[in-house]
Amino acid sequence: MKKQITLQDIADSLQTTRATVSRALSNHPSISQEMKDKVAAAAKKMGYRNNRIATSLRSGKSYVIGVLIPSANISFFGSIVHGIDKIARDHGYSLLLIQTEESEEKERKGIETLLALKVDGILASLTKETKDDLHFHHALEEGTPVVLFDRVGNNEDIPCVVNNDFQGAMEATAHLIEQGYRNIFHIGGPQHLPIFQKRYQGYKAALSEAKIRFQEEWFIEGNVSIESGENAVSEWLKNDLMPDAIFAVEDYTALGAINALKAANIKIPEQVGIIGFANELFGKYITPSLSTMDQQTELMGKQAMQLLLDILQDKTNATRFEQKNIVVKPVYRASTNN
Amino acid sequence: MKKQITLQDIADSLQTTRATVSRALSNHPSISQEMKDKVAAAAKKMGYRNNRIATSLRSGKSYVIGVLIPSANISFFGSIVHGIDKIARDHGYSLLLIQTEESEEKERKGIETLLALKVDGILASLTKETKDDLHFHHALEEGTPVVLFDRVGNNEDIPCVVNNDFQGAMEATAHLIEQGYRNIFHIGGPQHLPIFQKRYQGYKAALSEAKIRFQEEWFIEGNVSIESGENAVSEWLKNDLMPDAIFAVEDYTALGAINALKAANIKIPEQVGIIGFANELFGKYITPSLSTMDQQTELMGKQAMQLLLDILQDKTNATRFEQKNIVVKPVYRASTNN
DNA sequence: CTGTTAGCGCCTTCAG
DNA sequence: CTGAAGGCGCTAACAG
Repeated sequence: MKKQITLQDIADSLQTTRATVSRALSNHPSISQEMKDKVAAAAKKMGYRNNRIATSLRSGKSYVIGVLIPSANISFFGSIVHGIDKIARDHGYSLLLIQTEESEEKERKGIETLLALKVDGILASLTKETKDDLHFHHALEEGTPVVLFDRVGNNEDIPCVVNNDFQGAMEATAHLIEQGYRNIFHIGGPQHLPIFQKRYQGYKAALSEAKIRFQEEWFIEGNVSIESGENAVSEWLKNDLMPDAIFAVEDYTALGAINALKAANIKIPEQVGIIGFANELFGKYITPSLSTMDQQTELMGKQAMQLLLDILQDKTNATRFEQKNIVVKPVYRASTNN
Repeated sequence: MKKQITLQDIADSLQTTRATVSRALSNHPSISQEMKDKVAAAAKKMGYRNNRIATSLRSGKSYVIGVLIPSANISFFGSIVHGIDKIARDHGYSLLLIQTEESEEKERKGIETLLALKVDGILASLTKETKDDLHFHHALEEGTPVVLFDRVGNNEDIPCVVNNDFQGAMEATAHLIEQGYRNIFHIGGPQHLPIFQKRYQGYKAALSEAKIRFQEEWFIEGNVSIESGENAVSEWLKNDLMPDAIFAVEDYTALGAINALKAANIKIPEQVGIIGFANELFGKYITPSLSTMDQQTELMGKQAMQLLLDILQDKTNATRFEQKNIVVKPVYRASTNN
């Protein structure tokens, strides 16, 4: 195990001082080219490597961004992280990843960890259960900018990047109507989260535009999971409610619904059409293949990181609010091919 | 933006010194309970938060682990990260994520970044093109332990966690034999990668054990993709070679094979049985559902992190070598139900 | 153009 | 049981 080479070591070898070496390495204008060359050569020869911990402590900048997601196991979030990283890396930032596992408590602790680690900024998607976003304001108060994406809560003051959920839900529902379906049910997500609320509203707007009268029993508030889809369908069947199409709030819910319909020997898309939301990878390969709304996850990650960068650079206005909307793109497949 | 509260601030408010406050907060035995209580109260009241950057600089431990993966976008790796995090979090470690995007150059730079950030350890899966693992030895020389997982290269000296591919492939093939299939073909992966080589060998071993004579035309080297599976099957059909079962090197290849078989109106599993490898999510939902070998990705992540922890704790022997094998578990579904 | 000096916030000997 | 003092490695005034 080699001893770490410091600025002092280079300075000693060149009979100069740490300050000069530091400036030379960061290409400071007031250092002679000759000295810069000498320093660069010595640094390389001695195997010098900047200790970013020390730099951070001194400069107050860590060049690390904290990323909070429910789970790395969900391809939607994996894809977003992928997008975030592409932009972050280009600007010299590294990512610290924290999984909240849909627990508000872990989310809170995650923020604490990130603040203790002095990250330069935070990108986050709320958990399903997050009602209270005080901990994010906590970060803002300490001067750590936050950008939310996808699940953004009800904040009017935290910058965020979201899909155009209302629009997307409306399109999805309209597509079902175009395909000739009329009794279109909706399995929603937790209504305290705006994204799920907006999808519900978009769904109702599409019905109303087509003069289809929405009925209360057509809606069940699920919790964004396979089981949620299964339960909703069995609930309806038990009560002799027969949809001829289902708009599921996202793909896993749609998958659950498909399972339940198949188990009840109901033909998709002939008897019941079904469309999801997210464009998860599996949708393309299941039988029947799943119609869905593509959320352009990688783009969302890129935009979120870009927005954070803008805020980090815009020193005069670190607390500004901005919302970016990403258009959701339809992907129609077999499950709605009536 | 609040000023950061430091140990000094707490010390001032209690008319004591930083040293005492520091010790009180870390529950040092030689501090009176009374003082500890006072310090704790003041810290809480003032909103003190440990600055981990400073602690790291001073102590030489960062409690951050660097994770290098090809892409967060691939569910296999997302799942591994998920497993890593579960163990890491329980031990107070955070994860720094770096994507290599299958580029050896990015892998090399990633290691540099992690070393500059003074991570306590590195977990990595090699890129497809990595031939030269000098950069990992670089890390080891500086005293930063490394544990590889899944794609581990040919190292004899870096600790690693891998699936038991030979064993898994053998079981998969044996299962086909038990189901009564005899002409069992194999669509493989790039043979320069050890994991795919081992699966090929396991397949042949199972045949030989059952006294089935392997024939050269039964094997096609694919490239781990849906197209690869489609192409292999059409190739065989074109040459009037009819397998009665196929062992595909992984699930996407199996999926391609299924597509091609369906297109040729061949019944699965009646005419041709098929088994994959990986247990990707979609396998459960396609028709027929896909038999496969479960790689237990989350477990792999957990084991890798656990191994790293062991090494970090075992100070006397930081450069030891160890290899953990994870058993691949069969998941038999409709595609092989003869 | 380069050197001196003074910390960033924390921990840890060494002395009381 | 607590205080004093030094330093982790780096950067950024302020002086030459």
